[in-house]
Amino acid sequence: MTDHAKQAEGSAGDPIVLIVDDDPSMRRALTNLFQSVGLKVEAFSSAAEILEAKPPAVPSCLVLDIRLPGASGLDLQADLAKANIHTPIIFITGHGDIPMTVRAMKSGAVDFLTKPVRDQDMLDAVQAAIERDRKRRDAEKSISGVRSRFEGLTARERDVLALVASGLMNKQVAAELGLAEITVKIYRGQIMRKMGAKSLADLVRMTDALGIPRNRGHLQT
Amino acid sequence: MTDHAKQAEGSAGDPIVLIVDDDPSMRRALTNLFQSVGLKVEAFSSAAEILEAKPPAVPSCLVLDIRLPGASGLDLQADLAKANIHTPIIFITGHGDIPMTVRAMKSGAVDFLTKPVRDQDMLDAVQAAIERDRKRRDAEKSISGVRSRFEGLTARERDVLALVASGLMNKQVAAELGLAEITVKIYRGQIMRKMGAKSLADLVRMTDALGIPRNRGHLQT
DNA sequence: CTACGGCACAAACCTACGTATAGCTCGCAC
DNA sequence: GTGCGAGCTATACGTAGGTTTGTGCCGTAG
Repeated sequence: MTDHAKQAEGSAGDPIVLIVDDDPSMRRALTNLFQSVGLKVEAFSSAAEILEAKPPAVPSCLVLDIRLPGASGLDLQADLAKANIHTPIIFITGHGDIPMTVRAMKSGAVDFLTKPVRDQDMLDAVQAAIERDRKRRDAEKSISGVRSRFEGLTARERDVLALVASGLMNKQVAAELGLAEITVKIYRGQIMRKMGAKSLADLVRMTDALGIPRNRGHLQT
Repeated sequence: MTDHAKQAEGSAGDPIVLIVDDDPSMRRALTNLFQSVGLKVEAFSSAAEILEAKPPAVPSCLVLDIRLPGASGLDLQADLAKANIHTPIIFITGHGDIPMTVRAMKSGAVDFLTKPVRDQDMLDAVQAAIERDRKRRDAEKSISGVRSRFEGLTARERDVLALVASGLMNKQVAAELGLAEITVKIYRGQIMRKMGAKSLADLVRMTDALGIPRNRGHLQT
């Protein structure tokens, strides 16, 4: 409740803007723009370069010229998605067309700006993108602990967890798995302990966050 | 498990494509195209017209020329959003620009096609849009029953529900609300009955679906 | 005034949950 | 083999959850 400082430190820690543009003057202009509002910047001149760099550990976004030497901006977007890197992307283009724009936006781009780009538009877009990334990271972090604890469960404990979280009583779980009720109770206790759940409600929310399928679970209309 | 037919009947019931275009020949061409693949069609010539019509009760999508007499396609999109109508929109345009495209896509459009539109592109977009609407309707329907049952709870029952769903024991709920434990138990039973929940897990999921705030509830990392 | 519904509580009773202690088998690593 | 952990069970005991039946107060709609 009172650890705001710690939490902000953990999930923020100075956002960074990543720029990919083959035009040195553009890189310089963008770098200056972002630094003028106190943002950290890292600039690259090609898609290959940024793919070699390690993905940032802080809230960040990508400012990407759609026309790049070698792989285009859209290709890079696809590559990053394939590599499970979800840094929000802002495209800039001098002569883009509508199909290209649609494709980029459908693939999750946060914005698509046309040159000449107004400084304020760019800053607004970057602000929104970083905010989005921060939220995504927070959400990711909040379930990563749950996920790792789940990994620590034995196979049988997971079986029991799935059925308990779907609302079955211990005796029903036992019948379903061919066990004695007492066995289920013991596993159940171990599950609560290992998962760090302080109540059944906690446990249910954890399993839902993990996307564990419910063997029996209905919210009937 | 075996009621595919029933379910399809309940949530589908023949999708419909709504067309808004001031060009009669375009309306005719699109109408023919969609009817050729067995889709129902309703065509309008202006934004005002479709706003007067009642929103469809079946999975549907909107095919919208961005340039319309009176209110533009983007205006109509905003009006529909304001009216809480979430029919997916596919834009078509003869001379749209990129900022317009970005604005439409950010506002939730499923696609943005440029004239001349290839039939297959249009059909693909419509298919995707209708599928999206079908999913949205299914989700909406599945919580509407829960929501209406929640409306039937008394003020006190809602208090108890919030605390129970956040994982507190009856005695803790009682202390929090200044009640006797037995009173909480009785309310709890009434809640389960009124909400149609067969287990605490059910109840927790319902409250989460309803977005009921948790007075005490932590998924600590 | 009377009836009704919401709110609150109590005693009694039953079921479900949870833990502790103890004991068993099996497979695997040392 | 010895030890270890997973898996499984039993007895016993205490706590939490849940229903029934009955009581009473309050406000309001008829």
